[in-house]
Amino acid sequence: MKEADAIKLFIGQIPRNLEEKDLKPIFEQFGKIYELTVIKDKYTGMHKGCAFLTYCARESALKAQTALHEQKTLPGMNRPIQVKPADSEGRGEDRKLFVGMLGKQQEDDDVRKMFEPFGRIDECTVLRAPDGTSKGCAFVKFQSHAEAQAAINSLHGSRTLPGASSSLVVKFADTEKERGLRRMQQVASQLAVFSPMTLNLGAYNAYTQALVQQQTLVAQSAYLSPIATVAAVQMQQMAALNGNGIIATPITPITPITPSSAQSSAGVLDPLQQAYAGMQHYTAAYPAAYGLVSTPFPQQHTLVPQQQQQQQQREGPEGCNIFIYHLPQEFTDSELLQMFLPFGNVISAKVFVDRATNQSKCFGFVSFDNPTSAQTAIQAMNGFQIGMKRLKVQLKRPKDANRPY
DNA sequence: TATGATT
Repeated sequence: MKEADAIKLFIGQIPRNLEEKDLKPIFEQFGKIYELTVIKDKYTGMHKGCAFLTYCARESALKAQTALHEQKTLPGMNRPIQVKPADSEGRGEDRKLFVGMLGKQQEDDDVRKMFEPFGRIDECTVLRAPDGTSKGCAFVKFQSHAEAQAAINSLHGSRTLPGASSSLVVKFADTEKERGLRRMQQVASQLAVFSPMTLNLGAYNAYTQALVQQQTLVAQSAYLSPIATVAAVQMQQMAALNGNGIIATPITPITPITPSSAQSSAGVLDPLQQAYAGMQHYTAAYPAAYGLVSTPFPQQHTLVPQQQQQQQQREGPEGCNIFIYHLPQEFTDSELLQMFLPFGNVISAKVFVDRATNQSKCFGFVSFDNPTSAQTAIQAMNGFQIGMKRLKVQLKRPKDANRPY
């Protein structure tokens, strides 16, 4: 049998002619092997030159890693052998806990005392605001996954601390990927400019239909963690995407992420993992927006007062004006403005309206006071999916664009 | 429905 905190190792750079029986002697010297499997192609059964290895003892895995990883090269290979925890082992974050619903007056030491009975603690930190006040939560890192799990089993929901609004939350800390999803959710919220008015206009077009579908999906996933819900919504959008466009979550802010609802069953894993592919898509496309969202934009990014009344001077300098097409029919100037506020100082936001019918022509312009904001907005919003369509966002064509001087 | 609306 293997230990509860055993580590699954990934073994790379092994010759394709070596099978389990050949590899066993190499690794057995560090301890009893629980499982050793050469990785083969799902369809062809072809040896892929790597394997998974789990020792019965955690210690054996650590020894093997130290002794072998990049330390020797097997015959016929031109790179040294790889021996490291498999990706599934979660980069060591499997022993770190997030603790929520602490009292504001609890110090690191108080938290440490609470968790000490469950194992050796490597790290224990109460999260604090810049002014030093406790955020009512903490990270606690044990030396092993098993210890962390034991603490969850005994402490999660076990009591309500003085000054906390609900019972103690003890869960594994977010992985890197979950953090990414959380950040995206924040960005999506910033960009979720769809006021309730939009839905109440009564127009049942593709856009409102898509909104309803998404909200139904959110409702259906209520039993999952909020993260998984976001992931599910993103998956839905992912399905509609092919090409290099960017998509995001154009819905009213989803269920707030509360620590108490975030610890959930195994059901959460699957949609999350499925969403990872999409995340990479996102993280590649949104860095600029991440940066901006964390800046104190509500103060800075507002209309300059003189221009609020008199909207005559609509265009910004060259390179500061963007053209947006495929806006939802019911989008007004103010919604267009809100959508682009996160990217900089908006000088004007104008939806084009058919003069005869007063209907939006589904395109418009946004002007910033500097070209960088315009570029950032283009990067982040071009391809932003709304309903069945994706926004087209690009620099406004100069007036003389097709005039060959 | 496609680039700041009759210069």
